Amino acid sequence: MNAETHEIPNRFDFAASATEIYDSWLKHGCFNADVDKSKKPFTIVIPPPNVTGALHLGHALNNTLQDIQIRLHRMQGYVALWMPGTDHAGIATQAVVERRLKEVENKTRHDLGRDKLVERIWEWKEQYEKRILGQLQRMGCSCDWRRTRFTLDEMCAKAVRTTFFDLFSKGLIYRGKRLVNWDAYLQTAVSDDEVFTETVKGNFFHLRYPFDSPQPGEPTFVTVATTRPETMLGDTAVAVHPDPVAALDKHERLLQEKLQAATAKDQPAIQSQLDELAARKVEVLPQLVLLAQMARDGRKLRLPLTDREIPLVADVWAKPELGSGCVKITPAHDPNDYEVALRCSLPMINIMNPDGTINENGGSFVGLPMAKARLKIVEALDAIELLEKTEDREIELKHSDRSKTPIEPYLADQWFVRMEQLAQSAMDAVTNGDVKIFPPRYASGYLDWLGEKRDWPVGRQLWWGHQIPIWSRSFELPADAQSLKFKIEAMPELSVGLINVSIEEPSTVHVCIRSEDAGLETKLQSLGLVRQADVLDTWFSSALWPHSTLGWPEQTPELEYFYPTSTLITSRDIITLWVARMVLMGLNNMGKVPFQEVFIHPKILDGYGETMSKSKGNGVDPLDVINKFGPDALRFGLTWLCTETQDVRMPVQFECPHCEALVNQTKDNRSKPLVLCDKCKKSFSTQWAETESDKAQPKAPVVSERFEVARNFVNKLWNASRFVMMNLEGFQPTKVDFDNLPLEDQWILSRLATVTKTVQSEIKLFRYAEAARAVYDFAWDHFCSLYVEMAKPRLQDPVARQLVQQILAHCLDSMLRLLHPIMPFVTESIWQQLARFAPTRDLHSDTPPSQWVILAPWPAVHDEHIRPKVEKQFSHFVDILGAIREIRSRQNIGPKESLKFCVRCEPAMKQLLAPMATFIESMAGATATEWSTSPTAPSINAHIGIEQMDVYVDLTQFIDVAAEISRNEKLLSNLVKQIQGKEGRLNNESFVSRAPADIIEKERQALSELVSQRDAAEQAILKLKKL
RNA sequence: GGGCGAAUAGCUCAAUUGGUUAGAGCACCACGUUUACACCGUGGGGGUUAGGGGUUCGAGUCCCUUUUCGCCUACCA
Repeated sequence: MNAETHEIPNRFDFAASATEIYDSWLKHGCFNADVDKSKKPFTIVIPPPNVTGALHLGHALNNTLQDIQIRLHRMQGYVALWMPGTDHAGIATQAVVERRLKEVENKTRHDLGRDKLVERIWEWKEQYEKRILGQLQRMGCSCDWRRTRFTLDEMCAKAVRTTFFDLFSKGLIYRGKRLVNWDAYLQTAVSDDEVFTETVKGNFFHLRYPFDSPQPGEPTFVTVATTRPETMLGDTAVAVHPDPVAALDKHERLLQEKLQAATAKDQPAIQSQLDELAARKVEVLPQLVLLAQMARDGRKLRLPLTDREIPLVADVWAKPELGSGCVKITPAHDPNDYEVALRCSLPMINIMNPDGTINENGGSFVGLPMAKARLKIVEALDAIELLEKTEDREIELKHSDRSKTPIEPYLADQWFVRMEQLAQSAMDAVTNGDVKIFPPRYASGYLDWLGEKRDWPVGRQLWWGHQIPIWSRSFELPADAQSLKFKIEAMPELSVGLINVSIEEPSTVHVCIRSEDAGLETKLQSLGLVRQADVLDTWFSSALWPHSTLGWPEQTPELEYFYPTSTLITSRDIITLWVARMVLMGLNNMGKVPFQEVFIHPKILDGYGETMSKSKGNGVDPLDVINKFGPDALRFGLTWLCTETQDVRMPVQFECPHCEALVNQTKDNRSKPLVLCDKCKKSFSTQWAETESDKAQPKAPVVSERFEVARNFVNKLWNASRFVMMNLEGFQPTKVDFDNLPLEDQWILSRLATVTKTVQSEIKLFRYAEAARAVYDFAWDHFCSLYVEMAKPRLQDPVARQLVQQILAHCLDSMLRLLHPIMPFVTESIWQQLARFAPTRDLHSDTPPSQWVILAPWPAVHDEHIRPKVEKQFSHFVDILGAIREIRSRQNIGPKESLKFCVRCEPAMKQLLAPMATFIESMAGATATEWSTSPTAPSINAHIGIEQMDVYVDLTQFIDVAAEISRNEKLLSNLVKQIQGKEGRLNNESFVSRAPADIIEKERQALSELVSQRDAAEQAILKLKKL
């Protein structure tokens, strides 16, 4: 044993060494990726985390998977660039900072003003960016930090300006009055993607609108229903279907068809709809026909609570099969009504201020918040008997994802990007395979979303973001706008492509400036042009990420070399928001797709299948896991769980700060400020602790015991390495003759070659869990449990020692490389120590290995080492071992007692396995007395039937007859069951005639093997019963 | 309403194109400190693959259907 190795502790002290290792990598520039045309590039851009807050476990998974690819490819000789950075995350970040401002200082953004608020947000950004990058580094992420970008930094700003200018010049940017999802709390429009729907309890109000001057025989009023009565202040019409007879008939036909196709279970529901329809034809239809005629005659209604006259219009949006068949039209606050207004040339009346109160168009209700106005209006209508009835109803209500407040549909000026061509290009890229999505099923969502080709609203009424680079001026007369346009077109800046101009009908001039230019801006201002206040949607800048981070629009060498990037690894919820937009922007700006492959990884859910989030209290900070289990365990644990087919459930625990017991997190305790430890009965605080007394309790980290497997594996690897190093004294690199190695050496090299092949191919196919499993099984079962155990006696043998040292060192060396991408710290730590004991140890090369495992070449796959025959033979040995151990255990024979056994087998098998007797001795405590075709079995024995062999363990001194009988009986019943199955199959005429020959042959052989084992077991039982 | 996915041991997950007795880890039981590791070793118990049909010589795997759950998506006044 080597004295030096006594210094190696029996645990990997990650807390002490991880930072040191990481810093060395940094210091030696191991993460740096520089253009080198003699090598191939491999590039990943990080999905830039939002600077809204710290990273959670989902980020840890996302970034671990990226780092694995980067480290693997770096070892395989690519110039592996991992581009890091963060996202300014527009609304999300401004909302967080504004909320804090309100909480801490009770101020709004208007109290501070634009510049001051933006300053505050920058402070927040600095703080969280630092924290986020720190988290990534503690996870071991090997990003090229020299290149760290931020979506709001100057390089990105330049890309944004250039892109915006280009789209503007191509006529793909326009401003229009559109309905937007208005977040009255944040006072900004949010995109459809930032909206979620929630079912809330509400009411369904039936209102009566009287006709101005009804003729005899005509109805005096129409009834309309709504869940939002306050919008009536903005009504500009009531609609009825132009041809209710035809519409109802059509509806009936559709229902009939549906009835035909429906299952028996669904039919009654459809039938009752048909019955209702029939009744409606009698009761409501005549009235609707009359109303349609009145609409054509241009009859007017009097809008209650206002003195406005509104028309009854005929439009197909009104469905005769629903409600009263009439519908109120509020174009400025409902997307469908807006369409109706466009079709029928109706005025659009906005009744809301940006802060969500009723504006001057609301008559006596002015100044009231929408919700209050609703109550007042219902009251007022009821008072004049125009409220027909009120029903309770559940309503699907849109909410802003950022402020969690209800959305008000609202008509506003918005900037849009025309998506027709851009979307098509991004669809084509996936359809034609330029971008491949894994797993492939996610491609359909991508294509469906793009297929709608909805124009992209890119303006946000925020202060945090890239301000839209457009200066505008509106005129009364179109002619004035035209003359300003001519003036601008005559400017020299336009002819050299620094500015461009467009007209928004009827009389607004927009000028776009290509890049930051104070002089030019002053010049425009002197022409009366004013800059747009809005900033761009945060996804506008992240859409440029793959090329903007590489220097675009400059034609940098990096851009040329690293673009298109290789792989994008992200989560499924931003396939449309981010992935699709990167593809179309990449195609627009670069003419090439931004990446060749996209891998969508699973989501991490808590033990109840719910998504993790800080606001629920079930979130996990990767640093908590790292502190408890270490960075390698975090990474391996996540990799181990990253299967392709489904999301991962991860039960979460509090770690008691008093006794370190893990206390299950439940739906109940996860929202409490204090939790009692099950074990030590002391209480600890959680993220919710606010009062002084609660905060006085120590806070519990939130972790998951799912990481124990991985932590144990790290320890196993550490100790196996420790064992190898302890036994490397006197190590000399040794040339080996592969074809004449002992069976066990051939076997482990065959396993090693196989696992190397598996790991690299699985990682490249994004089958991370399979890769982790393959290398885990190899290291634990094959290397530790078998090979190392077999090495123990050989190391004592001066003749065998040198060879086994060489194989051990080689296997350890390879294992460290194989595991490095997943577990970088522990492998690097061992690598450094191994160098002291075995400076050169590669079986295939005399040159010393690299100083760092991170820079070591990936192990070559030696196909010639893969020997299925050897692995098969070796499995006989493992079978014998297992069988003897089982008997030992069943017979309750202590480990110190030595057993004897003999084996019946053919000479070839004997030749092969007899040398393994030493190992059976050392690993099962049993000595072979004979290997022959007809051995003399001990008088009292336990028989083990194995393929092509019979093993008889001498039990003369140990027999526990009852135990042995029960072992045999269990074996027998198992065998009988299998034999019945096989016989049944082989006696089945159609199986024999239809199944492939090789399957039948396999079954026959298996059957005869089973039968002979059954006979042996039966005889053994008979014999035992006589004792 | 539409679409996608999932349901396998107490728990978390596997299982190539359909082909022996459905596998791991954790947890559980028994035994055990033996030249690395108790974060360990050896052995064991534990499954009607959600229910019901079908195709097939053969189904966890393919088809139909029911149930439950998750995600995306939609205009029901």
